[in-house]
Amino acid sequence: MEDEKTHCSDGEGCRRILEAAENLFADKGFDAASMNAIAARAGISKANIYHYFPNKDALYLAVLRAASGNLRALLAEAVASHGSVTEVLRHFAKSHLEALLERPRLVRLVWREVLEKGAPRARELAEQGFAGVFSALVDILVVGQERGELRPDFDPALVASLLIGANVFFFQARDILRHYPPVHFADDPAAYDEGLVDLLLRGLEAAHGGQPNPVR
Amino acid sequence: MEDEKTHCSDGEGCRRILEAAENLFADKGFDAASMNAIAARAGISKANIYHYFPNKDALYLAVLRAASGNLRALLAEAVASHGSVTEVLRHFAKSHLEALLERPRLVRLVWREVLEKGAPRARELAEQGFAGVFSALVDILVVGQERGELRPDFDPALVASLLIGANVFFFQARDILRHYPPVHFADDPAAYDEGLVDLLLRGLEAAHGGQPNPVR
DNA sequence: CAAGCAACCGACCAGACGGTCAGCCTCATT
DNA sequence: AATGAGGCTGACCGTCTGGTCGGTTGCTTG
Repeated sequence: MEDEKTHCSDGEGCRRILEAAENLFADKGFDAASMNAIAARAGISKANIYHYFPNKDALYLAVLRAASGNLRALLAEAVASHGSVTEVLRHFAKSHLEALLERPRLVRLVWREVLEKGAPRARELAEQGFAGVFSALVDILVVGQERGELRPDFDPALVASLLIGANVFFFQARDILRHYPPVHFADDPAAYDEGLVDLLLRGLEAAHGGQPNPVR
Repeated sequence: MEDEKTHCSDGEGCRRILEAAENLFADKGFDAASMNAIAARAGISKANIYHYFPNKDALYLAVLRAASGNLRALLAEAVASHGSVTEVLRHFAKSHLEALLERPRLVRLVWREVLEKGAPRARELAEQGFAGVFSALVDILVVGQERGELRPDFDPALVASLLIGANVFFFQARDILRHYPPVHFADDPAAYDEGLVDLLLRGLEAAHGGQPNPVR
């Protein structure tokens, strides 16, 4: 009554199914990843997949659920806060991007779900992973403002969106950025985030020893 | 010998095929958009599509080629430069995002191609649209630095990537940003870019009336 | 030993897929 | 009036899809 139908999480065979499905779904998308291909990749028969999962959608959902959980756990480490707000910010940017690059398949899998307009298969699931990171980052910025370490006259949500967006974009466009001559940071994400945060802090940091002058 | 096989660009019927295909490819992706569905949407028979295009891939390529061209033309207007560098920058950010939001199907179509790892169907094509905007923006920033309007100690490519990335991210994540309480700019892209550029200029602008102090 | 049950498979199904083909209609050229 | 070519179609093909079914293992429980 509890495990419904997806009584997975135990069997060895089941793990291989999920693993194979994750790879194929992430690489090719839902439609292009056939059950035959998944079965072959997992080294089992197709019929056996249907012993564990009632249909393709359920398998996809299970894969996405697992991926979403893993990704959230991975990203949670990025928002571990200690030290001054600016230090926390630097640490966040760096480890957030590192987390994305460390497990590209997970990110592609979840983000694909965000982009898909046609089928709201599991939007909520994908959004959850986003929600945690986003609100944690907003909290960091608000604390920074309350402490007086950061200007009070900017929108924390906007900065959070900008920071996360810059990292997501780097992750997505890395390959095409790589062969633009003026880009030298495509293979050095740490340098990217360092420059990025430097740039932002210029505008975010309260003027040293003076009251902040309002924007505009 | 010139038009190879895709002798389109004339017939009325052909235009409808391309239009229907663009819609379906953009909404559902290559695999999920069937030739039957495209034909139905275009109001013609499936066989007729094969009168104009040798196969599905060629049709997709033609759609992508057209979309890429249109998108590039649309984005080209965003980099029309006049006035001071900071004005140009504000104008770019605003109209670049507006262009993205104005033709979401085009953007999704082209960007999907960038994200797809499995099949390099037409990466180059998608990248071309990106190249123009990116290098134009870098040029703007370099000019700003040469004129002394912008700090000389930041990486123009990094800022360009950040700016474009922020817009692309806004475009992609808009729907999920919309229902986060701290986000008030999801339905106001102009406000988003205004805040964004304000934020950046704080760090980019040369200090008024003083020599710029080096970063770090 | 027998019963039972989860794991697993080969063979199969109806339907949808991309793609082909013979032929019809229209219309400009001769 | 005859011709031929392009726009267009319904019927069809082989293949592959998601999904089912009957049956065979092999381990656990009585």
